[in-house]
Amino acid sequence: MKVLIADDHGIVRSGLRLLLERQPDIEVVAEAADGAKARELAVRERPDLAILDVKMPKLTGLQATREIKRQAPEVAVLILSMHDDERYLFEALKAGASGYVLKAQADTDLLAAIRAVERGEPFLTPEAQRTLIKDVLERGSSGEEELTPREEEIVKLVAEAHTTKQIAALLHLSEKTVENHRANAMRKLGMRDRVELVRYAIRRGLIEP
Amino acid sequence: MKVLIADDHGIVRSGLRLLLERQPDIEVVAEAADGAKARELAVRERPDLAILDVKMPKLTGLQATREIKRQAPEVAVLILSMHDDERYLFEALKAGASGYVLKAQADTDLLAAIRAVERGEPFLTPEAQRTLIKDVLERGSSGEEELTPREEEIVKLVAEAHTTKQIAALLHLSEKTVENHRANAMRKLGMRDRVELVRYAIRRGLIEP
DNA sequence: TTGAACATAGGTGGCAGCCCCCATTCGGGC
DNA sequence: GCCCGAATGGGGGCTGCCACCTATGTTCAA
Repeated sequence: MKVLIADDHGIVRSGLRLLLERQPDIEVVAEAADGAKARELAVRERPDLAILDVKMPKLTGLQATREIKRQAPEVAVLILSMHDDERYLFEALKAGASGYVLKAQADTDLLAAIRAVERGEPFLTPEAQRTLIKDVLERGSSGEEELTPREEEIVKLVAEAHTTKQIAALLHLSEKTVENHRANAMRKLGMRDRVELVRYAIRRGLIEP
Repeated sequence: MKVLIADDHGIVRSGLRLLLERQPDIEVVAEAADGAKARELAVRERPDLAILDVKMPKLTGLQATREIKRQAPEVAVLILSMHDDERYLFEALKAGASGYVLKAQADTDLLAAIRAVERGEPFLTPEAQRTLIKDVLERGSSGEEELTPREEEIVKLVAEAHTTKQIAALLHLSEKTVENHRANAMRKLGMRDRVELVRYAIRRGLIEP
């Protein structure tokens, strides 16, 4: 089984390589330190599996995943994510990743994930499964969240500390329209003020802190 | 030279161990997966050097550093930090760390840092030095930032989406006092509203997104 | 001892945020 | 044909944020 590993930390790549090469049937055929390189190598080398860190220079792991699945759909992708950070789980699945493993559990879960991918099955860590279930339940019970594109755009601008007036000018809208979109977004998310929207926007990756 | 390594990711610990044990005069005498364990082992084993990740369960690397320098000041500490995250640089130096290395540069800088610490010198990566200089210059020119403990506490509560009234009740203060602390903090930081405070609080690690 | 920094508290005023209504238009699905 | 959701825009009202100013007591260092 040919594997590509991509992470911007040499240390992590060494650790991964060490872990993987203890397996007789796994061969690390390529290594990348950024997302663009990862995409390039995945498309050229066509490994069976690409293991990508979420956070990398040039292209994030998620962007790289989208590109890879578009240009070389037979390459399976495993997303490796920092710490206990599950905020990219959905994005990863939407992008076409076969699995999502937290680095904190990488040494125990990664091989299980690889074996699952080898069998053509998806793999989520128990934590990720729990997050997914929780989210589906929340979405199901608290009734259709998911912001419209316009709402999301305005939430982003609000979280960047623009006032209603500024946003209206920026988007060539009336202040009233901006207020309505913001209010609708807040209602959908069950939030009461702009402060909560900021944290939501950062969690969702709409803006940087 | 006896070294302790502490990181919550097995992968990273493996990578570090691999890197360090290529040096004939370095011996990894202890390994910890959380901050409390790191402190305990540092105090008991008295290694020459403790290499600590910033983000760990139970105690952060910074808290562990403070404890270690208090209970075993002869143990040198190197802080290892995520990605390009330099926000803890000052805290680390204040806590008594001898050096601050970014994981992205760990494979090249870490040994240099260890050698520097061996000679009793401090070590900062070029990036960290630049951050430090930039910050000193900013502090010098834009005139005395740095919040008081009370201000910081109130900024934290504001960023957690509490209203002025709620904070006042929580801290047994008048709303006016809370408003004054918040206003002073905003003035010091050059910010115009609570939305900006939220992002500041997250960047500073006062709250989670 | 005299000031500087901090924590505390008050007043006044303006504007923005947030809430509750409402209407129109446009596109797509049943 | 009809209805629903999204995007647009509006009115009115209350509350809370924010700016500027003053003032007190305490603590700590010069």
